[in-house]
Amino acid sequence: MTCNPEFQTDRKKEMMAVHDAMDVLNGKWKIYIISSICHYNKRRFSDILNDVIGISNKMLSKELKELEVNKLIKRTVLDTHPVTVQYELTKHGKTLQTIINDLTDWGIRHRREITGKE
Amino acid sequence: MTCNPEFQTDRKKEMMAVHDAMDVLNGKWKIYIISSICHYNKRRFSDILNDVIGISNKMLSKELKELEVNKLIKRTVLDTHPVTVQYELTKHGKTLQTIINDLTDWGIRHRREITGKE
DNA sequence: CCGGATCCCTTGCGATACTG
DNA sequence: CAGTATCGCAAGGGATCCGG
Repeated sequence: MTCNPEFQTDRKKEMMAVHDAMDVLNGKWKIYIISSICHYNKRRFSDILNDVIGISNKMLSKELKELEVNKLIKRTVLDTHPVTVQYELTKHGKTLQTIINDLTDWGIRHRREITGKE
Repeated sequence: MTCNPEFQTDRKKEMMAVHDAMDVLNGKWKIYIISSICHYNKRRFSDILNDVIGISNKMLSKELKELEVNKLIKRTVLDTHPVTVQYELTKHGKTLQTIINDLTDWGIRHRREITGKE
């Protein structure tokens, strides 16, 4: 197997990239939050709170903020009384959809692999 | 937006599937371990220990075992002195490659998105 | 309605030392 | 060489309450 320096740095770059991606998705609820917003296109805080079963407002708030920092979602404060806040995927956020779909498909196949043979 | 029961259960199934997939990849080192084995095809314990910078033998042992339980890798004890152990991806484990590649590509684009514009 | 602040428990993970 | 056992810290995350 090759072992030259270039190969090493290439693999390091790959590792970094995967790490970047995983970092964004990291957190117990992030994918579910994205999935909720994505499905409804636009979604309010309290609605997501209902969609994602089991999440607390603290965690929802925290992970939404992280997603916003990573430019995956856009946060809009609506001028209502009382104030409501709307979230939607950015263009960049939408590029995650295929990833999530692939993960879903793989998860289904994986479950079959594990449960179907033992 | 639709709200019928079927749609609800469909989404729950999706959520479960994503959760299954994420569960398998969960752990600080798992992707790097897979990546190492995958690249070399077959790889020994101590070699992976060197490939994955920073990992301890305890964590390597633990995550390898989890990967084996999930049937992503196959563990083979070689009849040498002292004993060495070889790991390789199963057929099922290899189906993760495309996922990891996609994650890599997305990570690169994401980094550009974040650093390139602010 | 949307979140921030606090408290507390659980889990993940690192360091180190030890065994077949 | 390939793990296992023990300890201990630090981060993650739940429950609850508070404020704009």
